Amino acid sequence: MPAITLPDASVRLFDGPVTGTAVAEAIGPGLARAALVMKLDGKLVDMSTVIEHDASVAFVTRRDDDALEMIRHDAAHVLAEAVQDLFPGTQVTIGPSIENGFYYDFARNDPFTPEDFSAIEAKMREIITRGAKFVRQEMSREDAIAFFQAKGEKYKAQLIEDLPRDQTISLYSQGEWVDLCRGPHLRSTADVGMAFKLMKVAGAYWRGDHRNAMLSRIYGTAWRDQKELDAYLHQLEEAERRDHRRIGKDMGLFHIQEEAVGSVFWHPKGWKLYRTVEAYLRRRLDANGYQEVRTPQLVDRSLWEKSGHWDNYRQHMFIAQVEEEDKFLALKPMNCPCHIQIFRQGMRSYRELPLRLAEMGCCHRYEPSGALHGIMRVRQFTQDDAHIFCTDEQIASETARFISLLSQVYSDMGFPTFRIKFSDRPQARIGSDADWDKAEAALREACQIAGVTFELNPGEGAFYGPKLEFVLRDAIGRDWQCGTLQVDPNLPERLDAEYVGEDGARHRPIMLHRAIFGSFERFLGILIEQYAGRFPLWLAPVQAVVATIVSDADAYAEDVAAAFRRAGLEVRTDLSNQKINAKVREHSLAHVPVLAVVGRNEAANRTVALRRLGSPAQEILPLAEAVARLKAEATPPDLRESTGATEFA
RNA sequence: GCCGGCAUAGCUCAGCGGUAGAGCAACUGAUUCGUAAUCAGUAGGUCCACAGUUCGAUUCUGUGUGCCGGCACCA
Repeated sequence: MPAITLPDASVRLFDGPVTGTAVAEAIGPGLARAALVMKLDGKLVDMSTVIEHDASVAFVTRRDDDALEMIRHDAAHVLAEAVQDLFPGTQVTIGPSIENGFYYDFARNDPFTPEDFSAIEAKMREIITRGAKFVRQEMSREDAIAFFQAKGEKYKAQLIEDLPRDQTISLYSQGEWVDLCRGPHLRSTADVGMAFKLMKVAGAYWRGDHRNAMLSRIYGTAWRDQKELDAYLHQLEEAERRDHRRIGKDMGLFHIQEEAVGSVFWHPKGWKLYRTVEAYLRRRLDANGYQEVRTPQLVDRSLWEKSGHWDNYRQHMFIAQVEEEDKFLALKPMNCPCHIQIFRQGMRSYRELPLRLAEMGCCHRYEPSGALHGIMRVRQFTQDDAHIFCTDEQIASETARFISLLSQVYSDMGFPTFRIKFSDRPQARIGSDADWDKAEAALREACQIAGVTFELNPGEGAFYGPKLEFVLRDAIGRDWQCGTLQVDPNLPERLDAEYVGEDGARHRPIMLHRAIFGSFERFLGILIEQYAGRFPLWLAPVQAVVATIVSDADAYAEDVAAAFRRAGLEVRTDLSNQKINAKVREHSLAHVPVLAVVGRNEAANRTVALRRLGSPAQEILPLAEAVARLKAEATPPDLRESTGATEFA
């Protein structure tokens, strides 16, 4: 006699066990039509699930987010059926829903190509139109393995074998086609709807392990209705326009060419942007108790052997040799060992701690060819690196202080929000559990002091210590780790860094590796996408263009430009023989934030007509006032603060 | 590195087994014009590289390189 509590707190009684479908029907035919799946005591289950006991039930309709995820999951099943129907002999593996869509990994000798999509999509529509009900069936482990073995589905059989012993094995059929699946599912394939599209093919390793076979993955997107699908596709097109590679080319910021794969040629405008960002960061670091250093680019292999990098990362290092000498030098892949060399010069006292050594360190790493991506992942990059040498007790306060600095910098750069991942102890690690406890607790405490929350990234820490990763998202929704903070008791040990404590004895410092941007290249790539090239005035590589309407105003335009320049603005003149409409268009497309238009009127009155990027409005100001206003507006955020509010003691 | 796709003018792209075209940009000339494209003309190419098939390859095949999308990797 189940009593069913509905979301509005009303209770309905049933004579005996009842399915979700029957409950929905009892409530009303409208709900029965709309209910795709139900939440039984908070857990999503099929509508056909039989409710035996008192429970709370909520029905999920197409409007709910849960439904969207199910639509995608079911779309993956439909895709798999379509593929197996069209390409006999293809084995299925896994096919989950993901952000914005779904994918399915297939095992097949000939990988799929985008040319296969139209046939597959047509078959999917057929399956959806047919609308076969999803039917759940549970099987014993042995039966399920035998079932899939008999079908030649080796991957599925292996999946079941690797499931925990006590796990219920469930299969879902949609008409003739059956898949191993935990469920739940919509009522039938018809509920998937037609708002889906296959997007791309990709190789993917079985179980994400590069030693395994490569499968052929098909990605799709699926939505509640056509309108949502269209909106998503439109959004993708928009995102493409924000791509830093596109904008970098259009705005003439940088390029990369075959002779220097993975290394950036910064053009004047791009380098101006770089320098603006670098100067800003340097001021922030100076104000936060960092001391900047500079260390060698080429360092003898012996140091890398001592640090342990030679053994672990040798194949990712660029090695240099000269004929006269029988030695190997490595282009530094990181700055840490060099900073320790500076720490080791002379005798250090606990009084000097925490010692914060910063370097805009140019590093080289031989990244796998497939990892390279525009300027986001390159082989030569400059880290905004720093190492804080401190005591155990200082880890938490130094970390909190760092998070505060990083938050300020991200906010100034136009990223009010970012994600933090906390990577704790991995399986393979060094150091005692007590040390790990201490380091992890310090990071947690620091997050609490800084008032930030994090997602746990279990087991993903470095082998020597836990870390925080600060993640920003690019235009296409890809996440990139930018900032980082790692607790490292290991390298100081290996490279023999020590200080004299209050007790007069020698101690090992803890080393905090930390970066805010991670690499300038990556951060600038994300920055370009964040603003889609339309930078705020203080960051814009060309801040203003003075454009003339008639050539009579040429001399005055030069005066205006000179005045802007004196105020520290990066300005160009456009005296070309073109209509003002064309000039407006040209400089708008070039994302110049301020257009100062001068014609006969302005020349006669010593005024300028300012036009801001993206707005048709114009403001006519006396030259001196325009200069003062733009100068104030172009002031970097850290120089606007009236006092050193963010400085620490 | 692995799977798939792509590589033609500065850019975006057509095209074809008989050695190439458009738009924009560039350059020249005319136009002096009030807020997102003034008009006309000119010039611009080892069709990524190498090998093979062919009477003939930018086009077909193979290899290499680079790029793009994923996967793996990211000290």
